[in-house]
Amino acid sequence: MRAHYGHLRWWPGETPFEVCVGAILTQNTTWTSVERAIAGLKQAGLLDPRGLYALPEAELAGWLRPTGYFNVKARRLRAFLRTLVGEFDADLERLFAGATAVVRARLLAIPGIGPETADSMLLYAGGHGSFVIDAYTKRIFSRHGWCAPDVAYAELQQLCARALSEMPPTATLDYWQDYHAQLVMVGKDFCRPRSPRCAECPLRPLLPEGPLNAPLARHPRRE
DNA sequence: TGCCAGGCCGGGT
DNA sequence: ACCCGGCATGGC
Repeated sequence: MRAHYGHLRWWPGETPFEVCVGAILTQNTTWTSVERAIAGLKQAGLLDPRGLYALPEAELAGWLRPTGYFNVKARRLRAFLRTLVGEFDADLERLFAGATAVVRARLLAIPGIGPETADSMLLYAGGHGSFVIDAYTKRIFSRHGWCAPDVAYAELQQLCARALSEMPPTATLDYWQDYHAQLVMVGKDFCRPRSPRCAECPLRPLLPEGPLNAPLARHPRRE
């Protein structure tokens, strides 16, 4: 994937806080829509924890309109901000301080933050090696027969994490961040649900046998 | 034109 | 423990 895309410096977002906001807003939504909403907030000088939390929910929802589900996302974003401001003095470094599993559990306890959103924040804003499993990751792996199409989040995450940690040079934060970024690119360009372009996919040489599936049960190559 | 996008939650079996 | 509908705008 790197041979195809180069080393990606990826998560769009200029600050860790932007990354966290983006992680919530991009739930089941295209990133271009999220960019518009974030640009508007930034333009208005509202893109900081206390400023954003000071907005009434209905007003916040107005800014989030382009991202879809704006009422839901306003509520979820405010739940995150309530924790960040109220428990961690609006300081992301405090929120992310500590063991990965502990921080992750704290994030998951916030209503509206599920496993993918939590892992995105941990990996791209918090400096934690917590692998993100998204729709692309699942589709790419299941189409290669490396996991079942309905694999559980935690199971695929463990598979990915094991593959990285077993090769020491790749077990770095930078590599983990890049790995997920590469999968998203491959997913967008070659592994769409309707019209996959498998013949041109950079992962093509890995078919039919992947490097990850050797010790594992083979799965039928189907979604 | 209809279908989909880097999910998550709550209520029902 | 699963299964499913709801949430909503923008883009191809």
